[in-house]
Amino acid sequence: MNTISYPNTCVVRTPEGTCFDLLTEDEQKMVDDNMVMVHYKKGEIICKQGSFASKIIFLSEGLVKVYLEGSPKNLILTITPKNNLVGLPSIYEGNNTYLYSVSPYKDSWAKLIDINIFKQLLRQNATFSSKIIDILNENTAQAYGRFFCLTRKQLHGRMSDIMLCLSDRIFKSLEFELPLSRGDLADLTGMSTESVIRLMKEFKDDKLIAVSGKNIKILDEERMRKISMVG
Amino acid sequence: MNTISYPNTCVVRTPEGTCFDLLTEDEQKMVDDNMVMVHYKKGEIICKQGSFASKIIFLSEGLVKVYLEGSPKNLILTITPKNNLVGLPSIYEGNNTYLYSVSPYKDSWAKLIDINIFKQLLRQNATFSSKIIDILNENTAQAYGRFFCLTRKQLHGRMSDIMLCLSDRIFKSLEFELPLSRGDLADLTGMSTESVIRLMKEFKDDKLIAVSGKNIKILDEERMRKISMVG
DNA sequence: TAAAAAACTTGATGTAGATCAGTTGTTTTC
DNA sequence: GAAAACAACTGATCTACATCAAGTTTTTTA
Repeated sequence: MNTISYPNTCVVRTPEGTCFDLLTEDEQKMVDDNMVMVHYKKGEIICKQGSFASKIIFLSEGLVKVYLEGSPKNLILTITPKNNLVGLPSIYEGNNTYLYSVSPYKDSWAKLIDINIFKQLLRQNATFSSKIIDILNENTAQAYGRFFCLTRKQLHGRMSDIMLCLSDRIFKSLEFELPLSRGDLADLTGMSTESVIRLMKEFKDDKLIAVSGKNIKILDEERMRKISMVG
Repeated sequence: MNTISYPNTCVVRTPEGTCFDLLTEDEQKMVDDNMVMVHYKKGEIICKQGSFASKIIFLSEGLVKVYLEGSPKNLILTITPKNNLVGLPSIYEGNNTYLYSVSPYKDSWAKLIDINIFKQLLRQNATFSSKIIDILNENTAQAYGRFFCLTRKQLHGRMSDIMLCLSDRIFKSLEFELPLSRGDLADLTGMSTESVIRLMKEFKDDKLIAVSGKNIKILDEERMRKISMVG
């Protein structure tokens, strides 16, 4: 790499949560009147890539993956925890289908908000839409960082990235129980499942992490960050 | 690939141009009073990744590349023609540096608009910010498409993509004079310069394109699109 | 709780595409 | 207008990964 600092390589959406607070009481009521709260179980589909997008999704509870479908392998764009909006790009005029599919890793609750109501709020409340712009920009910054990593770093760097990202931003702990399969990790890092497994074993042998099944503990964070840096 | 239709793989920003028309007269005056029009020559730097972002860039005339710096190779995020905004992600609160560098391919004119004025307009004019949201969403859709291509397609597919994209969206003709070097094409497709050259030769031998120096003509568009599809 | 289906793991093999080390053109530069 | 610097090109070599083809273990199902 070089001396320039790159945007974080993370794939996790940070909670913003508060965007609806910026609405007036009337507007909040309008949202409430035009949304449904839906429960999803692990593995179900919250929204399907290519299907008609009539709702904006606000994840109130749970953890989901946002991914592009491909055969044979998907590409996971982000892992999104609760209190985040999903599906914003579909409000783009001229595109009325979901760009990606969304599926939960665990029991999740989503508010499905009518997309036209949402658009109307954007048009009438500038503080609200200004906040949404912030969110979109954060998304973009993240996407670019990941872009760089997936096209420029090799396997070791990408694996470190994802471990650190999950630890830092989802679990907020060096030790965690991974809800993703090895295959998901592969879809997230753009490598094959076999490579994920081999790398995890290598990291384990090198005392970088401790692995037992779904449980992962980062043992040497500093070395991990170094690997992430050098790619 | 599969049956799902992916967002266009293109790297080119389409002209929107009209976003400032949505401002009131007073607001337009505010923009005019707080911007400078600057001329850039080929190869100069309009904005530098990592530097403090105090301006939003509106490209009035010209053609620029937007890229992440890396050593030894950059990654070109988009090729942006005139009448487009550049640098929007830097208005994200909590990030005040440019995420990427911007440099023109030919003589270009840019309006540099004070970022705080721009933010203020977003906060006070919802029609305007709603339009900006549209633009950001189009960007995101494009980034995701490219994401997929760069991580899933191999060299032939990526090369077809870029040829078709330049033809469709920049030059609007099957024949064009390429302002980008082979190295730029490499930064755009995430391959080595040598591979770009070899592929272009292969395409030429296969009568897919005619190349002489900077001049390129797409001879067999249909086959080209097929290659782009199958990756 | 037996069987089927996923998910995980391992080693052997293959290859797409990078890297290297040149040569030949083509712009800049002074 | 000679020299330097850069862009385009070519062939030989190398390697980081994917792919394939087993296995094993865990989870789901009925």
